[in-house]
Amino acid sequence: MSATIHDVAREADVSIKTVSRVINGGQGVAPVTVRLVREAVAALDYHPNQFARSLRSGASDTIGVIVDSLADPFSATIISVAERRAMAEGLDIFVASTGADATRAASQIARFVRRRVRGLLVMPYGDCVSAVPAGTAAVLIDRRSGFDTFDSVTVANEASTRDGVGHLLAHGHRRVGFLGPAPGFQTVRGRIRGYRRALAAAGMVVDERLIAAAWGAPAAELAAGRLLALDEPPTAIFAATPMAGQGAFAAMRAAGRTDIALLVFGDFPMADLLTPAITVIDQDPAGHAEAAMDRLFARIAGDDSPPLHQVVPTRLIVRGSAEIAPAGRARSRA
Amino acid sequence: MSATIHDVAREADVSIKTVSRVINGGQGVAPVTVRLVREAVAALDYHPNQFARSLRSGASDTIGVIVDSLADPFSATIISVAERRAMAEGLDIFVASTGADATRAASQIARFVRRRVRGLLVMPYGDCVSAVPAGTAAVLIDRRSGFDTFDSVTVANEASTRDGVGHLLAHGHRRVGFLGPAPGFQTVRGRIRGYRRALAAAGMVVDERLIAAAWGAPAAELAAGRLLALDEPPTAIFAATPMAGQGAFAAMRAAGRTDIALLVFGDFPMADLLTPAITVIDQDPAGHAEAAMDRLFARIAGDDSPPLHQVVPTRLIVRGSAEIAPAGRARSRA
DNA sequence: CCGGCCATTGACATCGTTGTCATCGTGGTT
DNA sequence: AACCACGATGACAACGATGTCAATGGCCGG
Repeated sequence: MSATIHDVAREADVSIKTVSRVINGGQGVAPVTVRLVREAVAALDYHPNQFARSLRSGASDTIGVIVDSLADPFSATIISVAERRAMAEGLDIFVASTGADATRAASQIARFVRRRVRGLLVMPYGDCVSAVPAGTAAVLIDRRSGFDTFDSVTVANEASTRDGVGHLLAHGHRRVGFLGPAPGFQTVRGRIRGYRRALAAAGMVVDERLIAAAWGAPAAELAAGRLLALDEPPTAIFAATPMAGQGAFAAMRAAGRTDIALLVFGDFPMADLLTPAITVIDQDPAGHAEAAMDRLFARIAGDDSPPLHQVVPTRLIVRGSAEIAPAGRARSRA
Repeated sequence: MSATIHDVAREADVSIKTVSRVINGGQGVAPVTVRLVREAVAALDYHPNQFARSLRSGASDTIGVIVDSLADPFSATIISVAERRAMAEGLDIFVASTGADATRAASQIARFVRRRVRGLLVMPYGDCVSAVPAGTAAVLIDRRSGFDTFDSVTVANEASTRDGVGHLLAHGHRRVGFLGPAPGFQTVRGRIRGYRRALAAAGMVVDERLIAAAWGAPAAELAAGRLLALDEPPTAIFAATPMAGQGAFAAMRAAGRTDIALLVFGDFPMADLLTPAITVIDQDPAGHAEAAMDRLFARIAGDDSPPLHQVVPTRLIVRGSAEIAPAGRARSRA
């Protein structure tokens, strides 16, 4: 099929070892020989067999990226950045998704480890991170899942949410709903804490009926609908994820309610084109990925300093939906 | 590091060849021996070294997916489906993006071929497909780029667009703008042809000023703005891609025009939540990917029938934006 | 003129696996 | 009783690369 090092050696009339030397930098080879070998390589369009190399060296020219879902815009952005960065280093990338399944997440990690990837970029689900052997370069992204042994790049979920909910309170809202996935996700737990803290800071009591959990846009829409149907419905909704935000928006639209404020954690395509345009807390996924790849390449290069936990700043993007004042006067709580 | 076949052989007190036989189906091995080996495999958590296997066999347990952009929702859906299908077969997937660069596309393909992927799922750009050696399993998706030698899964761009523009005409529009990427993309050329055919079928002359080319949402917005600023502006816009649709929508919004109809080729997230909700021609990306993976696995399994060119049906999803009637009476053309 | 050093090069083993072929023992056949 | 067929197993080479170590030859210093 394709040319091997033996073919090149024959063509250049040298030994395979000399060819090997030239390919790997050409140290200790006479300039003339180097040129001969280079010409033979070009003439035969020789490319070293990666399998043989990897078998010998125990490493491969790949990195693995593991995310919740390959179809999610946040993950897609991360993969896109990872690919660009990896290509610049001559690495190819494997991708895998975990779904909401810690066992599957762990087995995806294990498979990539067996493939001897140079490094792993992982959006961890559950305790799958324990499947990463110590010594393997890995960076956690978006979530840490309680693991301190690997570098991580996350956002300040609690503080960002506290500030976001504070933003709603500052516009006069006193009944703020919280809509998000079930608190199985570490990020969601942080966001709920932030929500509670914002209310507490304003001297308010949390009404547990205003906290709704639902995964996926259709479920979120139903859950949001139930919030709106409460006796004392919220005048503003904090959506913990874009998916929840989409559900909340759809529910408000379906109920014909244009008077409810909405703030979404995580920017999403089209958010600026909706009516009203959606105010969001931007997580800067590309920034996440860049920072994570920086760390990953550093680890691959041998950096063995203690794990670094980077927190990338969020940014409130004011577009209108969260700046709607509560209808009428604020009601008092029961 | 991890256990090898030698370790298993020692543990089970048999030769490595016997272990190999058991791993690969266990034909011609005494049942007792099979059990012994299986136990040793389990005890040592042995997994065959893929590099050694691939070196020996010249094939790997991977498939490659190559798309324009990893961040695009259409591509992301395809990758997501490909991963699910590949995982079911025990294959891992490499991803790569081409950008709008035929050379890069070709080199991505060449890299994956050198990695001996079992098969390739390619959204081709330019004539990169010629980088696929004959005999390599490959399926083209979304575009054929003029290649008949590989299976393909596409939509009927010309007919779908013709019908879509016909839909606008049926609502009384006589000046319909066409906004899309430059006709470098084969799909775009087909869509322009469909546009022209729809107008011709209605006995209308094509006004070339109504055809605008722009790549990316910001450029599309500018181009759409120019369309709206014409002396005789269009009363409806056909956007050849979601990105163009987004630009057109933004331009209409910016110009305060709620009287212009909009039809977009390709469904996109949030389309149903915009005001008005956007009528689209759905390409069914998941259906594309499923059909393409069916073909790919068939080819991998050895199917060597002539190339199959599948056309997945599109579906007009009526949501409102394309059903806006032209303001006032139709003007006559100059 | 000889010994030794250095630059250059090559022979060979090795990574972990599978294909080829040989070997071994057993039971049935003549 | 000798032979053969066959099921089960193992020794060994090969896949294509790189690390180890030795060999070669020229040049310099003594």
